[in-house]
Amino acid sequence: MRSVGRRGNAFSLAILLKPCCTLAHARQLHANVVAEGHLQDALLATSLMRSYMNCGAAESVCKVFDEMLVKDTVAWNVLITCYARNKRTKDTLKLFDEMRSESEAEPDEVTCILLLQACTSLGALDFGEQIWEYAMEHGYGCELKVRNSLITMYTRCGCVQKAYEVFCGTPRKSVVTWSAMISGLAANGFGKDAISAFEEMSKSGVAPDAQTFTGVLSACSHSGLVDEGFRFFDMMRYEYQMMPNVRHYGCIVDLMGRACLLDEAYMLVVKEMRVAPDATIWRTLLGACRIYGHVDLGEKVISHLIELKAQQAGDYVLLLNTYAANDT
DNA sequence: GTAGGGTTAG
Repeated sequence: MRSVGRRGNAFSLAILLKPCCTLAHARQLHANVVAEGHLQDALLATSLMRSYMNCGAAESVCKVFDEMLVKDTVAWNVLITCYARNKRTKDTLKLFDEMRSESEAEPDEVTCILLLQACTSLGALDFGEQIWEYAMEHGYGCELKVRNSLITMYTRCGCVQKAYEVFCGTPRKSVVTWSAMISGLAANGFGKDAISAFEEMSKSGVAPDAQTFTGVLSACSHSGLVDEGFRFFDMMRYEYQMMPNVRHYGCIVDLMGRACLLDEAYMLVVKEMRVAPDATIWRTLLGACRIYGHVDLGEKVISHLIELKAQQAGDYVLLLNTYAANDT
């Protein structure tokens, strides 16, 4: 590892903080930053926070934050991101109040996005609406990414109508806006509306991507729209030349399972899929076997699940051996 | 070369 010279300025230190740096690298640079007296350089300190965050060193992220005398908005946002990634969702929300009461840094649109995401995973509707109110009051109400996050928050909280109102009030909808609405409709049982939205999107000239298809395929499986599901699956493969991923196959297997096409679903997974099936796909199929009392196939599926788990365990052993080899 | 929008199923 190259150490930073005595003359190294804050800028050159920031350059050295590559996003993929190791924990040891981050600690070395942290020491250099302190030694050179650059900890009060906000860009450098937040770069360091990000590096620690990417190494999973949440405590060090907090430490750098605490050491900063002037905590700017980005520093708060990195801290919030770090909390959210560590599933400390309730604490994430507390940071919003803390930020507003004891800091000179104001929450910006990124803060709003991060907090709306936290509300989505918590199902915290009231808090989410407070964030939205703040966003509107401070001129972030038209930001597309904020609106997209709000649509997702509303649909995850079951407020499809409110999500739809925000969606309709959004003038330049991106593929993300459309996909959020389509997935939201799908998850709340409005399969046909999700399909209509997909068609409306195509008419408006926005091209679907892989996640849009995940949304519309899940709409079909949720609402038992088997023929439509296959039509969209063909559309994605042949018209849009997209390679289905494990989630797309997950939807198709779910769709076939609901249509009692159990053996066909099994053949699709073992013969046709070009991607490795995950435990979710097998569990989906197992669920369908249970519903229809298809015991023989259920046993086969269970053996695949066991095999998958054994393989995962093997991967961990391999990983452990790698660490052991590096330590000596 | 600081943080940030939408993904299946159970």
